[in-house]
Amino acid sequence: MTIQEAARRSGLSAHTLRYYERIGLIHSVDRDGKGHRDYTEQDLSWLEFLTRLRSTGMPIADMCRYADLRRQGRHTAPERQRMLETHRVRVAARIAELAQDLDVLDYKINMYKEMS
Amino acid sequence: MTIQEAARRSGLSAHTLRYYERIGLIHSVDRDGKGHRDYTEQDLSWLEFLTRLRSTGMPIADMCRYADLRRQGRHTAPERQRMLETHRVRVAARIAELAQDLDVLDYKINMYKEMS
DNA sequence: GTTTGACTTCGAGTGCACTCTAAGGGCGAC
DNA sequence: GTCGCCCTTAGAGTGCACTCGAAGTCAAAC
Repeated sequence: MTIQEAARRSGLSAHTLRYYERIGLIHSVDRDGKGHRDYTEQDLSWLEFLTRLRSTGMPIADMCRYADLRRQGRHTAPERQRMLETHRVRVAARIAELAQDLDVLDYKINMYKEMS
Repeated sequence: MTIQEAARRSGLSAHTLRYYERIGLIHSVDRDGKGHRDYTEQDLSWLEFLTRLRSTGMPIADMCRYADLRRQGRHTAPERQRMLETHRVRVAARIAELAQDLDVLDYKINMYKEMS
């Protein structure tokens, strides 16, 4: 599929897709006869996963590391697993923090409600 | 209390405290005889709340708006309440998104576990 | 009395993650 | 054939939220 289609489906801009490829987050997207990028469904799934990692606040550098390990093949699976597990802890902590913040927000909102 | 003490207790750096004051997030901290900042407990509570707003991803510009309304007095309470309610919706949505991301992460980690 | 160290202001610099521009190529529609 | 549009690359620019540096003041420590 074209870069526009991939952009539409991934929710990223075409600029960002090229940027991700340039920094090695996506490895060598196929080109068609005109030299234009031609994304596969696999590329899309990978992008979707990358988007989740980003959404959870993983730095681009770490994502590059993960992508790189993935390209190196099966024997890097344990390290990839460790990366995800470490990240999982961070995400869970972040959710807990936000839940606390939400409580404070509710408390404040309630104060405003009682004022009026 | 001194800026160092306020930094220690708020978890922000002295640089950041000066920056927050400069952009109007904290209004006119008292100065002692030497012209040095002298933070009060109220300043600290306000900073703590600001920190929560930041932690939940409120942009600095919105925080400035909120701080500005607060300075204008009691009659801005309804608008401040609306701001917090709008923000509350965003934070709740963010938590839901992260929870989903966490599920995907767990799914992936499980795949690695089954592989080995 | 001079060195140390914390403070002041103002403005410049940093890091991250994009985001856009410039310059050029290819192709279908009119 | 030329207009419009989408694509390519490489590199520069942007926005946010800090973060730091320079230059100067002041008071206590040695």
